[in-house]
Amino acid sequence: MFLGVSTLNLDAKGRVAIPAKHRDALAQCCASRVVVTLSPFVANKCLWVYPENEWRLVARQLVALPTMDPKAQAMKRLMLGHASEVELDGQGRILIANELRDFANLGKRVSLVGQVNKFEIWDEETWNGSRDGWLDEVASDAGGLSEQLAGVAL
Amino acid sequence: MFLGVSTLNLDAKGRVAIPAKHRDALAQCCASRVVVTLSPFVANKCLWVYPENEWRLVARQLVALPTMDPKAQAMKRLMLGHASEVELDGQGRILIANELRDFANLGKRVSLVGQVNKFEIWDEETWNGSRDGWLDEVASDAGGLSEQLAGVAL
DNA sequence: CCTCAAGTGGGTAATTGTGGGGAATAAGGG
DNA sequence: CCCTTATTCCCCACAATTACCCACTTGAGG
Repeated sequence: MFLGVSTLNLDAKGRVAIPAKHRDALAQCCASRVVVTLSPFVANKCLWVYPENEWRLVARQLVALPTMDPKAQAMKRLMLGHASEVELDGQGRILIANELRDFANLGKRVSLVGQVNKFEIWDEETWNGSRDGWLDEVASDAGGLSEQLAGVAL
Repeated sequence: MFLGVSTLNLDAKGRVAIPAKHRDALAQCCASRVVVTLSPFVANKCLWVYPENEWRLVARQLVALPTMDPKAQAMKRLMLGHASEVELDGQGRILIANELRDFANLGKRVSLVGQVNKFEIWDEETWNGSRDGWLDEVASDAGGLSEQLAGVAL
């Protein structure tokens, strides 16, 4: 279960070091092989990093989507089309492809955020700047609550 | 599983080099023989590249479509009529026929995009320019969500 | 204060993408 | 039917990129 945020450096070659506390888990569940792709939501330009085993579940769902549905097609092109399979190097780092780096506007400082079954990678500023927006979002009445959300017990 | 974008050069002779990471898979599944044809959607002028074994499945479905359905007929003429069987050369490149190159408006720089069971070939600019449109498409309410899409868990 | 581990940066070597030259094949005209 | 011209295919070589490896620095814990 991947949790918590770490602020890391993206080096000149486009690599980020996965925090040591996650490396064992990754070695075990997916032989240190992960898939980096972009998050298909405009509002949050960040990258998603899946351990390979989790990625398979995601990919299976995407493949099953109908070819004739434009929205499904868009989703496939975004997520499958931009996916990059990478392996942690000897120092526990992963390489972020140029196209992905540009998309998520990653500068030198990035935030790696655990999301249980995957990680998110944000530009540090974007991540910090978004927090207030989410607080407002949760507080606002606009859009109402989905049934699932209304029933959540925290 | 073919994934990810690679930006490549279309040389003066109309050839594109398939990235080395995919060559093994192609050698194994289809003896490096692929079928290039056009994608039947106006909105996205790109080419589709199928490994030969996958192409057989596609062709079978197309052939089975009812002759009296005009839309089906159009689809067959587009996809079967423009299909071109090619083999990777010694350097792992495939030759794109002139008609296909023109149709997809391929300039010197092209994007080769993995879509699991096939590749798409786009003019680089077209590919990059379309991304924002897809993000909007995914975010928009228009058309609602298909049943499959609504149930996706990422 | 010392030691160890984690994060960071950079150098080197192998691989891969790219372009072009030459041979073989096919097509067209005399 | 043969010769000329154009096109296709195959192979070689260069150059840029990528991946691997080693070394340093920083910070935490004993």
